[in-house]
Amino acid sequence: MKEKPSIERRSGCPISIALEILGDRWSLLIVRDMMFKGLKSYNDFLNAGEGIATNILSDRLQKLEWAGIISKLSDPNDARRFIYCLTARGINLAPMLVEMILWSARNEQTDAPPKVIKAMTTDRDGFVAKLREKWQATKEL
Amino acid sequence: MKEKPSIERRSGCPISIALEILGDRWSLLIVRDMMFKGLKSYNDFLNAGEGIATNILSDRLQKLEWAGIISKLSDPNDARRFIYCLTARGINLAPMLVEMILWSARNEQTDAPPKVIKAMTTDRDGFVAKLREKWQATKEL
DNA sequence: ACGACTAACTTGCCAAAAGCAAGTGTTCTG
DNA sequence: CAGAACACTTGCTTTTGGCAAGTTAGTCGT
Repeated sequence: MKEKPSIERRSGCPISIALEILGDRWSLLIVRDMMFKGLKSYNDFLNAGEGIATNILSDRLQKLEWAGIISKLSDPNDARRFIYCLTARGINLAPMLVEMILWSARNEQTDAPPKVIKAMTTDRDGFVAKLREKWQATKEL
Repeated sequence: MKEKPSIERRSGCPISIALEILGDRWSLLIVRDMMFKGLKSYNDFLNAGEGIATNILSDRLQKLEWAGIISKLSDPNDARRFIYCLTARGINLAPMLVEMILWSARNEQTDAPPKVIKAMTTDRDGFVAKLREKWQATKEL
């Protein structure tokens, strides 16, 4: 899988389109790892806890790159490594992820710290703004 | 597939949990059809445009029911039919779906009406409140 | 400069899920 | 009562996912 295949969409519905890009059990976990945990490299994602398989990780990173959600550049300090970063499109997913977290925290038993949930609930926009600032900061290294 | 299997979670992360319930290409489309289009029956969903296969639809409806996102009751006017409704948990997905729509509309080419996008952007909470009201209204029939 | 090691992948093989067409049982309609 | 509608199942093929092992390029220690 070297060339980006042009994808045919089943409909123009925005939800359908988002699901075609992100609708699987792994893609958004990678985005989460980058957005909330600041992870940046292949092995970081591999060891992030949920146990993604190495071929699936490879596949999802490539698809996320094709979708313009992440970018890949080689580490200037170690030519073996690549650094994966969220693009503007990627960080734009923050409000959606925050709503996803809030839904889960309200409706399921999660291990999300109540403090964080409260911060998200009482000042959602501020929380998203902070994520954006953090992203801006680490982007400029 | 008659009995609800107890699911083992890969982690307690709220995003991971949400993805285990809703992370596929179809489940949220069904929720969308109910929330935005007011669809209620099996054939409605089958003919909703994206072309879900009948066995997949059956499977997803059952899983959404198990997850407490929708409820299923038989139509008093026609014993062949069932009426599928969003539960409180289901309608709580509204903010997430709205953010998903906004992300897609900003980042991809969709056929979402600009008017609706603008309404969602300028008064997101009001938009969600209206969806909730609509849900309350149709629930009491 | 050589061997061990690490990072990021591939490949191969088997299992699970998706997709399609056809069939089933119950209920309604004429 | 015949035929159609509705909500599914079943069977089969194709696609995707998951695990282990292998590969290639680059680095580190001595």
